[in-house]
Amino acid sequence: MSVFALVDGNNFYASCERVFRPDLTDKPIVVLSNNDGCVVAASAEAKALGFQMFGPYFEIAGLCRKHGVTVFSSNYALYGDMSRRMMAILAQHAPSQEVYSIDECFLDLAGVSDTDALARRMREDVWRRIGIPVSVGIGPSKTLAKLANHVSKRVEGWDDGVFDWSWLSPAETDALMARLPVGKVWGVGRRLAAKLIDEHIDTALKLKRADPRWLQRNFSVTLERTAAELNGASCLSLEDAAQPRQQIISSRSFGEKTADLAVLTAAVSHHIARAGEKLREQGSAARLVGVSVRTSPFGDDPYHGYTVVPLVHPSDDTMALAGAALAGLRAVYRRGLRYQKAGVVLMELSPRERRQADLFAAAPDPRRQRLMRTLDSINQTYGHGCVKLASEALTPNWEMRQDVRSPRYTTQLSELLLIR
DNA sequence: TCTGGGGTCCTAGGACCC
DNA sequence: TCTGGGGTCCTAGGACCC
Repeated sequence: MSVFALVDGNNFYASCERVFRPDLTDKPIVVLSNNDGCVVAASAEAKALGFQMFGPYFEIAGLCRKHGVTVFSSNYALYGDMSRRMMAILAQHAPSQEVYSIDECFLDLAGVSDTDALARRMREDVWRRIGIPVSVGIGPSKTLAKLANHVSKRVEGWDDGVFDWSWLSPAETDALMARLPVGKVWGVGRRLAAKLIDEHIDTALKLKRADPRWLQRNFSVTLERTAAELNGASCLSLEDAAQPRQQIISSRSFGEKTADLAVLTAAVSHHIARAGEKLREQGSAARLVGVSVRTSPFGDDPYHGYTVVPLVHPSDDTMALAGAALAGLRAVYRRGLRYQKAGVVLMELSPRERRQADLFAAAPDPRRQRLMRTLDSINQTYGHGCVKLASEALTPNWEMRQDVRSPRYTTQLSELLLIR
């Protein structure tokens, strides 16, 4: 019998900011996405004011000022570090853990006799050691654990931070599921929810009771599996070893639009270096390198240039990847447009060691492999971007806007919080 | 001034081939 | 009126997630 817990940090980014700004306890906080584009996190007080997640910030900037909302740019150095600490604490409480995103993880609780007590111990431990409030949902499948987590935060009467489906009888379970909109189910997004509602499946309970074959035929095997998971069948297992990605993307909007090929070159070089690092981290090599540049889709000249450059041999060498990426950039670049975003994608990934031997190819140069290893280890030790490609240029004037970023309290010596 | 994130996987449909 | 297939590869766009 499987038992999963889904633990996540409440309003994680906002909570991280608050750890270092106790004066903001009980105050509305909003955290923006990269480039100060959208709202990606809001404290409970800000949510109560009605801020929509993922809405463009400029539309609500006035409202924030009016209500005295404290606004932060994303500070991923801080959130990433707090995340590592939170995950390490949670890992101590269970035999295996799958880190699912920066602020949430699944834990395997099979065989735990008192899951409720364990859940409350975990909350207490994280809160005491790093000051982040977390919520815990428990159920016999990952989908039910996710849904339980939602209940533990948002369903009146059950919203004290821990919820376990095993507390309820089958009849009570169905009664509660009948109150949960189908869109709250993990894997059912906006579009799928709309289509399901058209078919009169508007609650989690109705999805649970839908005919599996009908779901498979009219929607997908994925949705059929989701419904099975709602019925308590565990179809998705805990993946405690990270699965290798099938594609790797690095892309970013510019702080200011640019028409300059040199700026795009610097940005694409930066992205390919980052993507190459991620590629080597998972031990893969790529055969295809995609390059994408685009102007604002909301402006007068919406343009999305995209091309794929094949490599003769799969590679994990940043220099080889960069050659392909910059060739691709020259192919999609159009003079005179003001670009808003550039990025690269690595595709057709294969395990590095299984790379096909080619009689006519030169053997991979061991010195280049050593160079890549050295590059990665320097950047991991001394900070990303410590050593970079010449084409990344020394002044990266394409960097994102971060007008209101907080200090990197936990990862930058000069930005430590000093108590006087 | 003028503003709209980033990443991963899936799939429908087109091109091409026999 | 209906009627001419099926497999593979590729990719743009869709859908989901946080």
